[in-house]
Amino acid sequence: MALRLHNTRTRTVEPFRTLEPGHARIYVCGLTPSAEGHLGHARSFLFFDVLRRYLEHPRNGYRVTYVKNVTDVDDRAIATAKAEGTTFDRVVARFYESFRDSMRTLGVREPDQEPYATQFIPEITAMIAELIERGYAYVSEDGIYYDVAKFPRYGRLSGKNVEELLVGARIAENEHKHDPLDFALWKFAKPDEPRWDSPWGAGRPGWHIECSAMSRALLGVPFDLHGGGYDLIFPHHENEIAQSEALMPEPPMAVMWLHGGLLNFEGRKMSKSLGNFEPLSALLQRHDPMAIRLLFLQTGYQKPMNFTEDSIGAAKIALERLQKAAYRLRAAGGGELPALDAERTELFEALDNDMDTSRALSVLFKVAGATQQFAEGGNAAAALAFVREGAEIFGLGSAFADTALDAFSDEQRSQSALAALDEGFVERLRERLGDAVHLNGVATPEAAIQAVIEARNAARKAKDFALSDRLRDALAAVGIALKDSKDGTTWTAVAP
RNA sequence: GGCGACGUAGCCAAGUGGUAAGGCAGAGCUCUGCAAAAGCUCCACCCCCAGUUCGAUUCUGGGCGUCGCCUCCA
Repeated sequence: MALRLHNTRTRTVEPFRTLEPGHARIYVCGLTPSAEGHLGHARSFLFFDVLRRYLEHPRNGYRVTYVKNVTDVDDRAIATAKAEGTTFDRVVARFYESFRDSMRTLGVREPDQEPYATQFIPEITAMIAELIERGYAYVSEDGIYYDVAKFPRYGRLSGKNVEELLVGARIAENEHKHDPLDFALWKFAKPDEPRWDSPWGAGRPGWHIECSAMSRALLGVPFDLHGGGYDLIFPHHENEIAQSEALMPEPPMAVMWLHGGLLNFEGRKMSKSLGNFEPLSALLQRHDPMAIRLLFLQTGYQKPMNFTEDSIGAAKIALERLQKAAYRLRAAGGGELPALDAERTELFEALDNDMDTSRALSVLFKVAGATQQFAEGGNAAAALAFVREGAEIFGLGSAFADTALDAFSDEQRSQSALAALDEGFVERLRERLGDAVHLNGVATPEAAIQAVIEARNAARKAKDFALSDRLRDALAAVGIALKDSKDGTTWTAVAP
């Protein structure tokens, strides 16, 4: 069995095949960076990143050409620029730079091609010319429109029918359109708007045509897979199909259409007016990006999912458990075989089944839960290799690199957390201790902690457990946790 | 009004016509003077009703409920 995916176009789960053997050509609708990126964008791109990694994994062995566009001019960017007294491209550059940073932080690999709409004006105008020539588009007073009535299959992707759309009556009236469903291919520039030349007058491209033109230019049509968020099915992808397939002797433009479920935030659709909108860049300062990845992968990619502070907290703990298990496996070492064939099969079969990342992830947790058996059986190294292989597909590789695992050794944890202890540490500890222990002449936090530990061990020896516990509590209050073992007492600094 | 998704343990969530993965939380145990940390173990009959079936959480129909899209949107 090989990879099967849910195809929006046919509404069924089908085997993934490529038109060109061994080469997967993928186009994913990217961002319109005229405002802050948010976690919903991240969910979508994170999923396609994992899909791409799995396609490239030896299990599937595809060479992937991954194109993700940037809509670098739109009405909102122009409006924002006007309000800020700057230009649209500066607005776009600012938001997009920030978004790219976030993607890097999340470990999302860069696309092979990242076309900007404004860099494909010739391709766009050429395509519009073809549409006009074949009677699918008309020039109007304020722009060029696609004549939806000329494309009988309009609405098939989204399962809408044209009559009902008209009854909905929520479509903006526009006297320059023949029909309310018609959409702009080209908008003529008003006096102070950005403009590019075209045979029909200076202006800018509509949103939908850029994807049709750029996918055709960079991948050629038909190609294998077109992706995007659920909210793009209508009208954006419907319109892309109308544009691209009107010019194709043999549709479809893309064999498979994949749509990622949307993300809610604390139970509601994210929006500024509901007060539950947080820019992605800000959110990434509060949460471990790898925990976010793990959290997303625990829900089916197609389903709407709800992001809450609780859920990300749980994911962070779960990630650390996996990391600790990997750390222990590494420490145990030894053994290369067997290579966990059963687990590998389970992992791959889960992914093959329409990218069931949740179930695939559960295999990693099961291996993590059996570290002791692996260690005793002498094949901890094989188990670690398996965990790392899985993590790489999920894009979690960096969390399981040696340097990341080092952080789980007690010494490292202490050292890094100790660095976070501020100047007043010894003073605060002194305050907590009161008369129990006097830290005379003690300068460094390490020495102070050591002195308290020695005092406590003396108390324990004398069976003065009241004092012993009091000293431990004092350390705990300033963020130092103790661990007693046969070999003595060690300490770790923990977040207060 | 139209289209669509979803409703599984306290929370998140996967999944199958034959009695339900995984994560968080919780409980017990091991260890410990007591703890902490770590490990081990335990924890659901799947919204309601009717039907199909030897058998349904999984299929069909109806109901109730939640959410999304139909306007820019990943």
